[in-house]
Amino acid sequence: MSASERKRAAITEAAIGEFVQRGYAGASVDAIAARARVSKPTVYSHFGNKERLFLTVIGGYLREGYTDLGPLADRIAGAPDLRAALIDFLGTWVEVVLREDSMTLRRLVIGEVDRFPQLGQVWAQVNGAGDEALVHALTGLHQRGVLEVTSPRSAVRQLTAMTVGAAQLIRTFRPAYEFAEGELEELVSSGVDVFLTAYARR
Amino acid sequence: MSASERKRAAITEAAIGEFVQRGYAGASVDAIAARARVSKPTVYSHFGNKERLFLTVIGGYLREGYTDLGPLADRIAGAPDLRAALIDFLGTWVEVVLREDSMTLRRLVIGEVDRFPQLGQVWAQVNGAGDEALVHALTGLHQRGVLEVTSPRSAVRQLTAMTVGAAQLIRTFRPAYEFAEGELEELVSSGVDVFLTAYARR
DNA sequence: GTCTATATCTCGATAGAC
DNA sequence: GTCTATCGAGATATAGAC
Repeated sequence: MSASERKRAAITEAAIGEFVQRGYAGASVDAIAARARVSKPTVYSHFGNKERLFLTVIGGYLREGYTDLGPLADRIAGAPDLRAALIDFLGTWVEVVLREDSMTLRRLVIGEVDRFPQLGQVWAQVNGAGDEALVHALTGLHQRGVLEVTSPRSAVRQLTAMTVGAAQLIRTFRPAYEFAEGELEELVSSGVDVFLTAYARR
Repeated sequence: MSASERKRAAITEAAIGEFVQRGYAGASVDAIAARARVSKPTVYSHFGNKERLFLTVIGGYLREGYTDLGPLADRIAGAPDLRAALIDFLGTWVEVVLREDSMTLRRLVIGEVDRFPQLGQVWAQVNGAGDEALVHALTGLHQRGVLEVTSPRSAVRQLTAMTVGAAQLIRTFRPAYEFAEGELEELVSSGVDVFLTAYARR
């Protein structure tokens, strides 16, 4: 890796830290340069201006920070205990999504989405991948007659809304909220139960 | 209303506009003063500093912008057609919450919640009132044996997550997303159906 | 490519007159 | 209470040397 590439990486890392911590307008290129231990013109020669720096760096971070839940989802369709498999899958999803750095990044993107709509698109795209894995699993379960899911996409949206979405909502507005012992598990499992009852083969 | 009170009101309105449009760090006291047609020292004499201006003005706006869904919710328990009543109630809720000014305010609060946690508390409190109305209705339905809802609070969270939450999530990251003809109605009614199937008296 | 140094501007906040 | 005028700090961005 060349010296220039190293500096670019250092700027990227520093910029993510500053933007996430202070937001777009609150972060300063001065502080980013200092944190990356480069001069300000180096930042500008690499990224042009503050807006492009923001979009490039946060957009890339969004894509790279994505956790592939596909392999986990593939185990759902053939699991001996469907309920347990769903709880396991959604429990992992919730855990990933509730991590503090996931949440602060999420808040940053939401807060800047009116000024940087492209970021929202990236988020929707990255997030949609998780849904896709579940849609695939549910389609299989329907074909095998385990469940009756005529609209997998709608069903997935409902299942994730009750579990991942509900948990995320709490921490979105209350970053310091501490879930009680077993509260998250209860939230996820009760959501799965509602889902399974509603979409059971009749 | 005294001249001073009029100015305070003008500052409040101008500040809301600037903060919502540009965020906390992006908004300037200069611009707020200009928009309110007062001088900067007038702003400071009324609100002390920028942080207090932000908290006072946005906090107040949150509380005042709250739509009381209680009366609508009271009609649910005694409705002849429970499904229709729920769809009506949640449809109204979704409509209120998807309005562009609700959404931009929501994005502002989320984006600033790490720096102003108190705002998140206010939001949670105001929003919780809507839930409370539904909890009350469901408790009544359970006692009368119409539904079997052992944990109304959990059930309400699931119902709202599938309907209000799901719709809101889409527009949170994609402000310009246009719902197709009937898409929202389908989203709400399918959520209500899942809920009713899962919590039907067995 | 990367630096030092700087141009230019706008920020939050205030002193002092009225 | 409200204004004009201004302070000092810190913002984005760049010129020019190496």
